Amino acid sequence: MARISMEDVAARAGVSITTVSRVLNNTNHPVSEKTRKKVMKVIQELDYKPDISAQNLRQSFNNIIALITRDISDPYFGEIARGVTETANKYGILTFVCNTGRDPENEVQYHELLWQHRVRGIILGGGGLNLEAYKLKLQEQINRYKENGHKIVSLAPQGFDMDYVMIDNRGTGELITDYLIARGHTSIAYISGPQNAYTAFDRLEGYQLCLKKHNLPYDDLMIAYSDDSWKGGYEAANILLNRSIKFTGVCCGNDNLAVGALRAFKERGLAIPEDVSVISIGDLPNANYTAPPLTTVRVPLYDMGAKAVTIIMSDDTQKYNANIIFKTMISERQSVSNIK
Amino acid sequence: MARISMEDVAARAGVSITTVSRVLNNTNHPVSEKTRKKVMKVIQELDYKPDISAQNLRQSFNNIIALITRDISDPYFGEIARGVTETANKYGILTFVCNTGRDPENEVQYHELLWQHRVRGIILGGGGLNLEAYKLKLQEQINRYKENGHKIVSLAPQGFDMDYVMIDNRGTGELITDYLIARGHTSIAYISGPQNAYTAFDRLEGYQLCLKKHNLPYDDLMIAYSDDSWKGGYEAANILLNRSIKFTGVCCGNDNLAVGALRAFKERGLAIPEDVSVISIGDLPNANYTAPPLTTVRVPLYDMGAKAVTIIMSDDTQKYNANIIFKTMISERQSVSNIK
DNA sequence: CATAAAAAGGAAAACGTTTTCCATGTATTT
DNA sequence: AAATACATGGAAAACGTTTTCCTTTTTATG
Repeated sequence: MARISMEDVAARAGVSITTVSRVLNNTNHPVSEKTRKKVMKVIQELDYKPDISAQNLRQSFNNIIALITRDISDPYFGEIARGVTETANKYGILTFVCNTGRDPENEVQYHELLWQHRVRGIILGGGGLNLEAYKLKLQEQINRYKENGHKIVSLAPQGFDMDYVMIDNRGTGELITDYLIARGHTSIAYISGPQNAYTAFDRLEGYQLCLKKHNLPYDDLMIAYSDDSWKGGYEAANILLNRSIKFTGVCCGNDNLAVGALRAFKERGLAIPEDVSVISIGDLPNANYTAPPLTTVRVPLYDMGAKAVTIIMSDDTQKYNANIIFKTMISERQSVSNIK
Repeated sequence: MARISMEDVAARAGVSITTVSRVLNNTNHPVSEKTRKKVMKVIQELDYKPDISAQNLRQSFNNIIALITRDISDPYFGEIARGVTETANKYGILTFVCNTGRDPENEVQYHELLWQHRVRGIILGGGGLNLEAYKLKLQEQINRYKENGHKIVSLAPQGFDMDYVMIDNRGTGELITDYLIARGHTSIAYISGPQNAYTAFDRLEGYQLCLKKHNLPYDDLMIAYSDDSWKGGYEAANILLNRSIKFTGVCCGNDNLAVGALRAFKERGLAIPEDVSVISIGDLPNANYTAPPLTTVRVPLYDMGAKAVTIIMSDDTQKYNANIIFKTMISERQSVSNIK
């Protein structure tokens, strides 16, 4: 079965390729019902499928979406990727998944490649870092996209002017802190993602704000930074435990950190939630399968990814210029105790 | 900054586009050093990047790789995806990630789209189902790929003739069973993935073989089937617990199942590994963060994904016709007890 | 019935590359 | 000195579509 081109179809149907194209694309140029039927029949018989590269070349844009993630093996991005790819699939288009491995240089490179592919839209999965060294280059690349009609939407703060589909990170940081305070906790530690990550920063700020709101003392020693991995959470928890501080609750910037922390606490013989309460942000599918099941904030990652695709696929006429904030709410499980 | 084409470069450099192409692609048609320099300079100045759709059209193949997964949010496929995308990136090419959501119809559709894109190679991530209804169609699509020079390689058994990069699933099933037997377990249950999944079937077969080898009785009641999810493992474990059988150890077809089972056992007040030992296959990154940390077989998913890309990118002259088997070995942690 | 408008279809240009083929000039061989 | 080979470059075809423009036929309008 070799490749069939429009020319083959046209020849066999006894029409011009123009007509075949018209039938296929349902243009508003009229085609008689008889011809349409005839062409359709041949298309079926030959199992003709248009060559997408040729379409792209002629139309000078590419019906492909790209998702840029920091680490596709992280379930956080996995959820997003599922939302993006499945929604793209509904539109009949494919998704490039780009894995930067936390290296901004890689991200810059990926943008170069995506530009060459003329992808229709780019989704920034998150984990953007506030790095002066790359800001200028990235800003340039983003501008280039915008000037040339490519859409770009981010699922996390980026420090650039573009479309956003997010949650209220600061508010969610407040939410989890509030949750612990409402249950009688007054000494609350915080395990945060990288200091230069926008998302981590905002969530931590929410924690700080919330303490202030409740007139609780704030202490830098109560905060440990790490990357966003299980290992990072494990190490950060150990750092907290080795400091001369006391806490009955810990807020974690995301689920991975909490899972790591859980193990660290258990190793020290601390019971969860009796000795220390743990709460985090994410509600990834496996939060229900930790020991104990994790109380965490549901972040609608799948829906956010799906929404981003919708924005990209929307006609230019429907100006979105989106700044969409998804609601979050706490999934109560068993990692927080009420000590009031 | 609008799009720059080869024509712009040629005009500014005072040469033909042929020459620009020659410089860019380092063809063996000679170009004088002077001209080369001149062209290079203009390429730099204009920041010219070739349009990939045009290249693809002319070369009639597309420098894109596709990865087909059942569920990209499953860390199992996440690891594979990381190996694939990062390796592809080293070759300077992009990766389509296709998520079938366990629906073979979706897979058939994806193949149609990938065919239209003329992707250079397709990687079947695994989870192939032995379904008569789709076998014919899939076989057709695979043949079409092969006849037209597209490469296709699978990371799990598929029941079709193609390149494979795998582990020895049956042998690994034996390995984990053997591990429990060597530690004095004689009543060993098994939690398996779907009955019609090739991988799950082979691993289970290894378990059965191993029992036979050791002259241990085999009982259908000791086996519970599920999907490959946490929830599935949780439910399967409960099914086992509700049957009138006794076991001191459980082999799980993969890590997800084990994580779910862990929770089910704990809910019933069973201590791991004192009351029941759990072993599985996968060694996903979070196997180190379960309670207790999971004893499991390391499957080099990242490397398998990477290898698959290498095969796809290899010249046709180097005939691979691969059937590459990666070695597996047990990562000993704390979910298995020695009761001898 | 004459004429304008709409229906129906095709030829050819265009998208941006790579590649084939040809032309010219220079160096090497006999 | 003639003949051959090679270095260097360009024109044009090709890849497979979509789209612009044009022609012919049919239908609607007065």
